[in-house]
This record gives sequence, structure tokens and C-alpha cells, in this order.
Amino acid sequence: MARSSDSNPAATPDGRSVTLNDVARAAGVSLVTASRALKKPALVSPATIEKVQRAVQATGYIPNLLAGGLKSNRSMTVAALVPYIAVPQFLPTLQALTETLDEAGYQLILGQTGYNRARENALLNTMITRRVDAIVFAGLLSPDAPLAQLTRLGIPVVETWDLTARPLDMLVGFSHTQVGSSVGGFFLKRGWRKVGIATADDERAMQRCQGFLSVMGDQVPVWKVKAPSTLAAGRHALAELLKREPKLEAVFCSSDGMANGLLIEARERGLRVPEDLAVCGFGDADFAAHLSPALTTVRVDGAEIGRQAARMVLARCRGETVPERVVDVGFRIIERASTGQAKD
Amino acid sequence: MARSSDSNPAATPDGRSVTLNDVARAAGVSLVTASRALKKPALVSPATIEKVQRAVQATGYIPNLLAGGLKSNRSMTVAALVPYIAVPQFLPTLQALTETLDEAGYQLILGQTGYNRARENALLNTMITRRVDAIVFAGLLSPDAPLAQLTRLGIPVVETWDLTARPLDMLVGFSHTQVGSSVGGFFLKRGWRKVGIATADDERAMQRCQGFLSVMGDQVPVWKVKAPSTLAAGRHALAELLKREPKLEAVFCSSDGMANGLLIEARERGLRVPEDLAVCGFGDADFAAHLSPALTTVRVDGAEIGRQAARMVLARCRGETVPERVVDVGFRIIERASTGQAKD
DNA sequence: TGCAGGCATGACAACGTTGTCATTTTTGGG
DNA sequence: CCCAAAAATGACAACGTTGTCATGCCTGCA
Repeated sequence: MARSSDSNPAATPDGRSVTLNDVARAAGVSLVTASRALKKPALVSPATIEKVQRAVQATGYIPNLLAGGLKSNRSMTVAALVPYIAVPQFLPTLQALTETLDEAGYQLILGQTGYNRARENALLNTMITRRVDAIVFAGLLSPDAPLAQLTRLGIPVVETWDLTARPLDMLVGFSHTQVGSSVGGFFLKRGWRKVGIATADDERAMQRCQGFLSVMGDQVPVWKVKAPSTLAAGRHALAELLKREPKLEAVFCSSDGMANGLLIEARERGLRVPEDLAVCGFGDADFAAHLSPALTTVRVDGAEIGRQAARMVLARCRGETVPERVVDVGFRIIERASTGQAKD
Repeated sequence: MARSSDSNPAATPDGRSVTLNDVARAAGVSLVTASRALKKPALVSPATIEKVQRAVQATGYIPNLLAGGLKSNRSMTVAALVPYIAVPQFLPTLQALTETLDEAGYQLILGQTGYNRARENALLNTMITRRVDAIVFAGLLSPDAPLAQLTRLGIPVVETWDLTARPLDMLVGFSHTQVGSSVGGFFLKRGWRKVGIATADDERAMQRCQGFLSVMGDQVPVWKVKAPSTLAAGRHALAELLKREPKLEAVFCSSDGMANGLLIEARERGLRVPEDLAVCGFGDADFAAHLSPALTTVRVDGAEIGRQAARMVLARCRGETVPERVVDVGFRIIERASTGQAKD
């Protein structure tokens, strides 16, 4: 990868790299015209465009987005801040976000907050320094975030995967409390009273937990693990919950991976699912429907969250105002075999 | 998020945003000194640094990395190109890469190639346009990639998760063919002759498949699915393989998720694992050890790949030469219950 | 044929920082 | 107390593009 100075089609004779200026000279037009031919072809005659494109080929010109971004103050870059890249729930969102933005020429800059407010703020500052055109955040921003900077610079912010009446700027998500109470209601309707909850300790999972407890009562045994939750944590969770409530009838898990662990642990212990123990997960991961028994879970359209967030970001980057700044994508309990048949 | 012009501590009276120039003026030093105070404190007296930092506070200065990057020709940005963000195997690599680079002030720009060479090349060009300081690629670059550009600009490239004697630039990975033949050898030693392979159709999985077949023979039934493989695909795969070879003794899967599917399907069909059917996965996902039976699989240290790639990238960005341009992180077959006890 | 209006192009400055070289100030040894 | 060397600071230009305004040209209509 050494920079060869001889016979290098992308370097001018004196070694500098090829700039738009060189292209313009080669095409016999002015710098501005060359710029326009490439970026705003509508303003340039077809013949000139042709000339410029030929010159681009001949010189091996490679545009420099940094330079353009400096003047136009647009980096064509969007920051995506998540706790960890590997948190399964956010993956469809990240994927859809990346794809949708890419189609519009925007790229994603990734940041991992590690469920850590200090890092979150540090990352926000980093992204501001990079003059990202927008920020998409997994969750709600903390009140002590460097909001002032964001507001100052007018950087659009989309909070996701949560719900609040007064978002910082824009929001795409759903109510975790409501998820919890819905699952609680579902359990009640099935007549289960000896229930438990196995949950990660992140903010959103705790909201689901609270919603669940608000319906099921505070005496419900709660097994809490450090986020992100795993299959192994799920196996352990069932063991712990059974210690506290040997006659456990149903468990609500804060992720499908964890629920998968519960299914496995239940089988190991000779507990039949759903006859002896019902299990409900969260997220409707791709594998949930194919477990045995198929897993009842809460479906959230993570990809849709990503698409909507991208849509909002792009609109704002085009200078439009986004009318509905809060989008509730909702959720749905998907009943499968792990909670048996409805008895009504 | 409206840009308020009044009482805005980050905007000068005339509405421009605060630049280093304003800081310098406020601190009573020159522009260059202010720059150095913030970026190269070793060259500036402590008293001046103090003054400048105070001025930064007072003015609410926010640096602009784009501007600096233009002059210094360093974007403090590294591109990571993967097939899809959600491919589980790459997640630990991405996570480690992000973390390690972040510590050095570099951020990751994400690109999804979608197992598509055309998109791959388009993305490479995009990243070059963005003047990323390096590119980390999941897999090997295709020969028709815009290599010339990369070489021209001297952009460091790290190919990962594969092995070749002559990488484009640098490489961290391991031999998939060898993985396949190792697992084949392992199966042979156990005396299994009626074996099958369930594999995704991406390049690397196909290499593992070839390695496996080179040891086990070409008559082995192969069930191929579109990458990325899933649990559902695994369930289906077992059904298909049993059609072709009803007395199947062992199956090698191209991912742990797929293997999980095989375990489930086997149980559904009343096949005991490992007594009736042995299963080996690939990747040693976090759940592999906690399945029932625990899954025999091939462990690859994905996080280490990420760290090594980051190490190489950072070294090159510091202008150092990287002596060992090819790092083989190897792999290990982790024997667990899904392949039973060794009989020797 | 003359002129308004639109289209195509060009000149110039600017974006906010950093590299380079020059200059001033300080320090330490004789 | 002086001078050489080092430390600290400053002036200027440059990075490569785009925004703004100005200008030349041509088309079509009166």
C-alpha cells in the first residue's frame, strides 16, 4: 500500500492527489462548473457534463467529502448510539436504519454507550464534534446529556425504543410499561397467579417489569440479571425463581434469548411447557416461532422503528419539518405454544 | 431544536457558531496557540492552556473535526464492512473493534454489503470518498474491488474472518477449509460415516463445507441455505438431510443457530442427541454451552479478531509499519454433549 | 431586429482547522 | 551578566470543496 509516485493515475505529476481543480482543468471548464456537473447536473449542459465525466475518468478523481462537508456544513453522516452493538433487539433497527439512510447517501457512525450515562454523554460530544447530521438513540436521552449543544447546532435527534410524552426532539417507540401490563393482563386472564419475572436490569426492561408488577402485584418474585440478558441467564433465572416459588405457573422474560433458556431449564427439570410452566418472552426474535414449544412473546417491529427513524432524519435533513414528532409503533403479544391454548 | 439567535452561548453575537478563532480571541492568544493548547498541550505553557480552556468554557466552543480532517487529511474514522450487521458471528468482532478504536478516538462507519459484490465496491468507493483512515472488511475483498484507489491513497485495509497467503494489505482470520477438514477428521475418528452438512451459501461457509467434504467424501448429503443461516433453517435442514440419508449419524452445521434448530428438530422427531444423532455447530455462540444437550462447536475468538484488526489499524494510522501482516487466530473444536463421549 | 428572460458558466470568497516557518521570550551554563 | 539553545508563540497559507453573486450567451417573442 505504499504511495507510489511513478505512473500513478490518481496523483498529479507533482505528487498531490487529484482534486476537482485538476478535473476542471482537464475538462477545460472552471472549478465551479466541474463541481456542479457532478453534484447538480440540472444546472449544467449535457455536453459539459459529458466532458467533466470524461475528465474524471482520465484523472482518476476521487471526491473528498470532508472538504465539501466543511463548506456546506453537512457530513452526510448519522450517529447511531446503542448500548452494545450485539444487543439482539436493536439489530433489525440498526439494519433498517443503515439501509434506508444508505439509499439517501448517508452513512451510519456507530457508538456503544455500554448502558453508561457518562459514556453516553462523551459519545454525544464526539458525534457533535464530527458534525453528524442527526443522532439516532436507542432509548431516551438522559436529562443531563449535552442537550444544549444539540439544540444549539440544530442537530435532529430521534430517540427510539421507548415512549415519552415530551421527547427531546423526535421519537419512535412504544410503551414498555404497557407491554408489562399487557403481559400481566394476559397472565391474569389465563388464571395464573403464581408467576415470576426474569428480567435484565436496563431501563426499558425495568419498565416492563414495573408494568407487569403493577398488574400482578408486588409479591411476584423478580429475578434480575445484568443487561444484556442471555440464554444462560434464563436457565439460572428459572432455578432461582423456583426456589422462591416452587409452584410457579408462568414466567415473563425480558428477552426471547432468556426465555429460550427458561424452556431448556424447564425441560431439564422435567417441567412440561406449557402444562406445568408457561413462558412468555419479549422481542419475537427470528427463532421464537421455531423453538419447541414455539415461544409466546411480544412482537415489536424493530425494523420499522429503524425505517421511521431514518424517514424522520432524512426529512429534517432536507429541511422539512416533521409533523408527528412522536411515533408509537406499538407491540403485539404473539401467542404460541409456550403459553398453551386460551381457555375461554 | 430551532436555532435561537438570542442569548445563545455557543453563537457569536452575529450568529455564526463559535470557532477556535473566537476562543483564541477570548483567551487573548493567537489562533494557532489555541489549537495547540487543545491538541498538542506539550507545546504550550501550562498557564496558556489554562487560559484557553477557560475561554472554551466561556464561549461554549465545539470543535469541528471536519475542518481539522480536511487539513490534516485524517478523518479519525474507520470503515467496517460486513454482509449484515445482524450476522451473529461478526458481532463480537464489531463490538471489540468499536471499543478498541474508540479508546484511540476513532469512530466506526458501518456498511452492509449484503453478500453482494457490486454493493461491496460501491461501499468501498463511498468510504474512500469519506477519507476513512482505514477499512476493516469481513471476509476477503473481491479481486475486482476498487483496489487501485485504496492503494493510491494508501488506505490501510484489514481483511478478516478468512485466510489467504497473499492478502491485499493486512489480515486477521483463520482457515475455513481447515475448520471443515478438522471437523471432518473429528467425525471420522468417532466412526461416523453417514454424515451430513447443513450450511449457509456464503463464501466462508462454503469453504468449511469443502474442507469437510474433502475429508468425508463427496457423497455426503449437503443441505445449503441462503446466508445468513437461522434456527428455522436448521430445523428444515435436518428434515431434508434425513430424507436423503435416513440413517444419519452426525451433522456439521455452518452456525450455532442452525445447530440449535437441528437439536430442536431432532427432539421433535424423537431422535436422541447424541445417541441417535450427533451435532456440531460453528462459532461457539454465547448460548452454545447452555443448550441441552450442550452444543459441540468450533470456537473462534471473534473479539480477538476485532482487537487485532484495531491494533493493526491504529499502528498504521500512527505511521508505523505492521511487521506481521497476516495473523491467524486459529480455532478450536469444543467438544460438548451434542457429540457424546470420545470412545478411545 | 431588438430585447427580456432564462440558461450556462465563471470569479471569488469562505468553511474552521492544522502545517510550516518565523519570531519572540525564557532558560541555563560559563 | 552574556550568549546559545530551547521553549513558547505568532503570521500565513493551505486543505478541497461549495455558496454567492456576477456575467456572458442564447432563445423566443414582439
